[in-house]
Amino acid sequence: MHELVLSTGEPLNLYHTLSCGQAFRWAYDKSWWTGVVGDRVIRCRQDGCHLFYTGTTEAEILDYFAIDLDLPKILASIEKDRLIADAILRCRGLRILRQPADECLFSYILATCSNIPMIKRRIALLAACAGKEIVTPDGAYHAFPTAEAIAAMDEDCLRGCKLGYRAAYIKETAEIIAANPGWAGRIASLSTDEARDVLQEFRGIGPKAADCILLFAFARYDAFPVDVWIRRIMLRHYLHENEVRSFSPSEYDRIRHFARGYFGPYAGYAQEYLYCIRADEPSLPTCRGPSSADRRPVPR
DNA sequence: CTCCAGGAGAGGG
DNA sequence: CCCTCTCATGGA
Repeated sequence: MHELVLSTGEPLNLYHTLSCGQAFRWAYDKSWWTGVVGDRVIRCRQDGCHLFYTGTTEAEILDYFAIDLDLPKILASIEKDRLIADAILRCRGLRILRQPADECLFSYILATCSNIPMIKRRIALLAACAGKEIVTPDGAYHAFPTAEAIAAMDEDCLRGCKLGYRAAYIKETAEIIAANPGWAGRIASLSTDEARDVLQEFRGIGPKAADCILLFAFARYDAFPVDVWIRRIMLRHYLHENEVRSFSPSEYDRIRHFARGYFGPYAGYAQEYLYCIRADEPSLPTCRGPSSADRRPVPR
């Protein structure tokens, strides 16, 4: 059992950090979080500024949770209005992780058009099927499969993981990654915009997944992923527009560029805090239903 | 049954 | 640029 004492300048909230939907391999049970990162099973528990953990080193904890970043300064820089201020108040200590690049890439190929419990289940099945077994005193776990292991999976095994149409995408990407182990280094050397374009050359990676990967694995905090929840929040609270039916690529870019200009270079942090309070938004936006009194007419 | 969920690809106007 | 269809899955 190791212990890390956080200073007041290094706020961390394990709950918000590990349950906000950026990483999919953590589970909470009886005040302990257990997760698989790389080929390690990490357990951790927080008691105020005391962080207890097993299964890894202090250096890796500091890196994974990005404890070196000045979170109060980042949060101050994005606190531009009452809505984001409220999100910061309620989710303070949420930190954007530095995830292993391969895991993050594959995870967000599998994340399209799903909810978080389904994504976690999908990845757990994939790991059980093709990931290296990790035996701990508390039970056996499976590492996230390597690109080689995914590329080698047969059709039956892939189908058993319930990946749906995503199976072909992840397999094709795994073959490319396995043949190009330096892919992450190349991405890291590019500008955010260039890296974004290169990531979208993988089949199954579009604008949203590319932004998630840049934010959660490459520390590009200016990346601003726009999913259906963030779109709803941004249109309602910032752009004052009705939600029309289709979500076009140009609308994605409009939201993304507004957010980058409004929140600044840590817009990705603002995104994650807004995502964290997404359940507060009415599920039906203003434009649905003929009885919505305050909607503006939408030209068709 | 319909609708939705951390979308993306393909095709057509 | 725009739109629509389709992909596969499970929960509500």
